[in-house]
Amino acid sequence: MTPHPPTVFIVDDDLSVLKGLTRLLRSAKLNPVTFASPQEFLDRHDPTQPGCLVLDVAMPGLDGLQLQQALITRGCEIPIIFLTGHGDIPMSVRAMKRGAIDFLTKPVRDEDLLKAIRAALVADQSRRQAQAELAGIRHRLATLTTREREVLEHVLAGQLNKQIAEDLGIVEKTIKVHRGRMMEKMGVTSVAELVHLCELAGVKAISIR
Amino acid sequence: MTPHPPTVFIVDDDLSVLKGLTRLLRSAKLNPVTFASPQEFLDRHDPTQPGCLVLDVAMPGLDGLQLQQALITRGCEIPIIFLTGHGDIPMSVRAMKRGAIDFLTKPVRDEDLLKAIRAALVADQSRRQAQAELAGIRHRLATLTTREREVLEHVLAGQLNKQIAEDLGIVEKTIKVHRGRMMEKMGVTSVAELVHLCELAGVKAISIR
DNA sequence: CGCAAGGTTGGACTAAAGTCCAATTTTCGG
DNA sequence: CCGAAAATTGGACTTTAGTCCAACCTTGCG
Repeated sequence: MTPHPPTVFIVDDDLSVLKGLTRLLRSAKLNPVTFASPQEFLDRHDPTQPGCLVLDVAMPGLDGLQLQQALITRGCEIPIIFLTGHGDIPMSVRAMKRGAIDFLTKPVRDEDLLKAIRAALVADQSRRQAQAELAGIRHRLATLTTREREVLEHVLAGQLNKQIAEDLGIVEKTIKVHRGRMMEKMGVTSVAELVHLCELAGVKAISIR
Repeated sequence: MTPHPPTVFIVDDDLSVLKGLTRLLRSAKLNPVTFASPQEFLDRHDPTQPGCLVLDVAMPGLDGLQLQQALITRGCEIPIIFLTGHGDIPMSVRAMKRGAIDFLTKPVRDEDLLKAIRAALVADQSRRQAQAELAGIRHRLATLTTREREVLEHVLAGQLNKQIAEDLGIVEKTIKVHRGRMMEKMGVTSVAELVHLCELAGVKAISIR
């Protein structure tokens, strides 16, 4: 049923904390995987694996915030819950500004942590869904030839075939051919659908002078 | 030039703080307006006035977080910078989750506060711009008759006039009339533009069975 | 060199959309 | 009940878009 049961990645340099959290999560039917250092997580994490990350802030080597930054840099948007014993407000604010989903302080009530984790898993789920759709659209976009892509951008701008032809310096007939092939490749049958997909993918129309 | 110079609203129950901040902001060519209590701000604030809000957390009566919540409830999205002497992490996290743009602790370095304020004013500016565009679109949408609105939603779904006609149980000719008037009222000349506007305004297509 | 892919164009239509002018029919509030 | 707004339909076209089949360049690569 679930080829990839959502995982709760836990990074903490305190082994007793890892053990305690593992026990707690297991008893809550969650699937914890532990790492003793941020570097280890960074090296071994597979971004395709659904889940969330529970992260201590204060750790030797890379600290939690640096790990967050490293993940952002490499385009990994796994939801992060910070968990710290010696944090301060500026630290929590920085983490939240960079997109952390929560920032909890130790000692944490089990229910609070579990609630945050469940919320993070839900967020990850919908993020992944959107991601997958986006990947599909991008893939289709990548199959377009240069000309087809140009025509697409003019269509998004709402131009008539006639106008596009003039802009590109070719006859209208050719536009129709490119346009037809483009629609076919994008898997849509109407301009409305096409625009919808392109808005999702962030494809912008050419600006009409 | 600027009929509404952006204002920095400051709410704090400590008059000496208000005075100090006012002096600081004035010297930075900003335009501060002070309030001694959250209630006073809530009663007197005009949401059309551009600016941002600097807010102490701990105050008698409504506290800062409650004021934030009250503003959210009444749909006012002015950027809020919290400024507090006795805050804690959960408080800052709650504030950030609800959309605060920053959460600073006293004593605050002047530059830090000014930097946060400038960022908030910029955010307010672009928020207002988007807001204004949205209001225009909503206004045009409101001028549509029931039928025109129905036709719009079918057009967004990419349906042909023929199909729309069948769905609505009327002849295609009539669809053309409604469609033409709808496009006219929305101020667009192509389906691409129409879809673009509607995505901005959150107008969804009818779901095709 | 020769082939494949991309780009271009023609011809000949079919279908879909939009337009102008007119004319009923409903609907709804005052 | 009456009038205005909304909804509906016809007729007669003009424009646009899309389709099928075919053909002709150009370019890059094995």
